[in-house]
Amino acid sequence: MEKQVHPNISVDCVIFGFDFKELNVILVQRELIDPISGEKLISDYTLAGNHVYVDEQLDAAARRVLFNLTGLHDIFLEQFFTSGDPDRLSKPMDQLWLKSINKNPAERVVSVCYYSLINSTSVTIAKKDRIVLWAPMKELKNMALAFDHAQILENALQALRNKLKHEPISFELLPEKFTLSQLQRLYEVVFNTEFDKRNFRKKVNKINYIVKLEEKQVGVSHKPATYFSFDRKIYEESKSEILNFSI
Amino acid sequence: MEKQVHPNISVDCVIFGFDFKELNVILVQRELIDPISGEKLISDYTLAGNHVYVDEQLDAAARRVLFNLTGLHDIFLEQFFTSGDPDRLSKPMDQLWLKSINKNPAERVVSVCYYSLINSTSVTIAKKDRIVLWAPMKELKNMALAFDHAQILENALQALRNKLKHEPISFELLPEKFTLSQLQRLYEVVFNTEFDKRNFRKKVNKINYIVKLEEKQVGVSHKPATYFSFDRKIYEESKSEILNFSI
DNA sequence: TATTCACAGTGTAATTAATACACTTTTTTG
DNA sequence: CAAAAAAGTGTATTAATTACACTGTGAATA
Repeated sequence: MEKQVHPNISVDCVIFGFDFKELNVILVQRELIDPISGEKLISDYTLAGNHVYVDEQLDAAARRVLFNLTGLHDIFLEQFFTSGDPDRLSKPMDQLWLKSINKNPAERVVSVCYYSLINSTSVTIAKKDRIVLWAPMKELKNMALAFDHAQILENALQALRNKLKHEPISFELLPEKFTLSQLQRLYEVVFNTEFDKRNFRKKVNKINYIVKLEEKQVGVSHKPATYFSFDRKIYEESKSEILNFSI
Repeated sequence: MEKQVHPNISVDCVIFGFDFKELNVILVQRELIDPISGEKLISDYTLAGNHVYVDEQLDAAARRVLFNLTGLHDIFLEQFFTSGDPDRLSKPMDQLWLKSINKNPAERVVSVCYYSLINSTSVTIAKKDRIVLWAPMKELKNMALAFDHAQILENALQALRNKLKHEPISFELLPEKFTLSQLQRLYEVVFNTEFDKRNFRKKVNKINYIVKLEEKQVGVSHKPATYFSFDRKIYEESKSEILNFSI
């Protein structure tokens, strides 16, 4: 017996990953080929998403989408936006696609959007019958995106930046142990800027929940960097209500 | 001919107002009286909300709710959260209420939530057949709230605080001209803290889009304060991409 | 095995921002 | 004209931010 999905409620996941070089996001290829002519009718990309089951929590639906793609549970996940334009699925190509997958193209779908953070070097992504890929955020402007997914991606990046200004969730994008250059690079690609190495490290040094490990990199063809890790316990304790507002 | 509402999609509005003393929020009284015994079956409060029309934008639905309550257009409005627990309407009292207003109590409703900001001293609020009131945020813990509206209110305050840390939307809660004490009081009640008057004014002085007017208060029984106003044009120009992150 | 490459790692001085703190001024009211 | 009430103002100390350039270490390679 199939679980029943709600025709009007979906979730979309913007899955950010960091490979020590760029900020990437998971996209799913959408391809429709005319069975007669063999012509490509559609060839573009969508976010990972799905309709929610009639009895399913929104968060649970997002986690399900995430798990199906990555095999991972317990990933950082945060709702950031809900897209509900009555015409958001009404471009001709999107209508064609919906028909091809046996959805009613006239049905209004409100999509609750989540972003999640993973360390992309340690994950294999897959989806049966579909090509899934890590797309660099910088390349998105050159990619054809389905529905209103370009808009959702823009909002997601904004939400990530806002979050990262206040909370050390950058660690969700890094492995357990990381070097300070990797951490710096992460902030640089997320905020699309550059920081001075000495000043960055001075700042990090004052943060007590970033702890220096005894271990160093091995096998790199230069001076090996010291590893650091994020101490969740210290963070939770020192998460004082520091008010840092600006008018 | 009635416009048709979508049975599964609603909006709720957390309407913040500032009266120079406290941060308040608009609540709508929910009362159900047994027609036979005269007994009060329900007596509590809800947010202002409504189902969206089948062809209506989410934002437009929120603006409609807002307009119906305040008569105001062009109010600051921002989506901050979507509540979609399948059981969010299933407490016995909520079920009873839904039946009494001829809604199908079994229908799942996903509510897209907005907060908006108004200067509550210059607005009269009303709703036909319902009592509408400004409730101080500090009193909410003592008030019975319908559905999951207590949770939504908590999220709204968090969203407001986050926004106010980065953007000068405080002006949406103030009249055109305001005194620095009023501005300070606003930040104090939103963040539930106190600031030093001299340091606060020092900070404000450095902000070029808060401009001193020639005008002063009249009719107050103490030294009249100078009025200031928010210059939107200067703000837009000086809204540089100041990056103020913390790790 | 000496050289080159690549990135790690480090300190100081100058500027700017944040904090702590108390009295005088102006207006109304009784 | 005295009292009440809130407006308005300055300085010294500490902390944070910025700008800036060389040395150290290990692997690769010539």
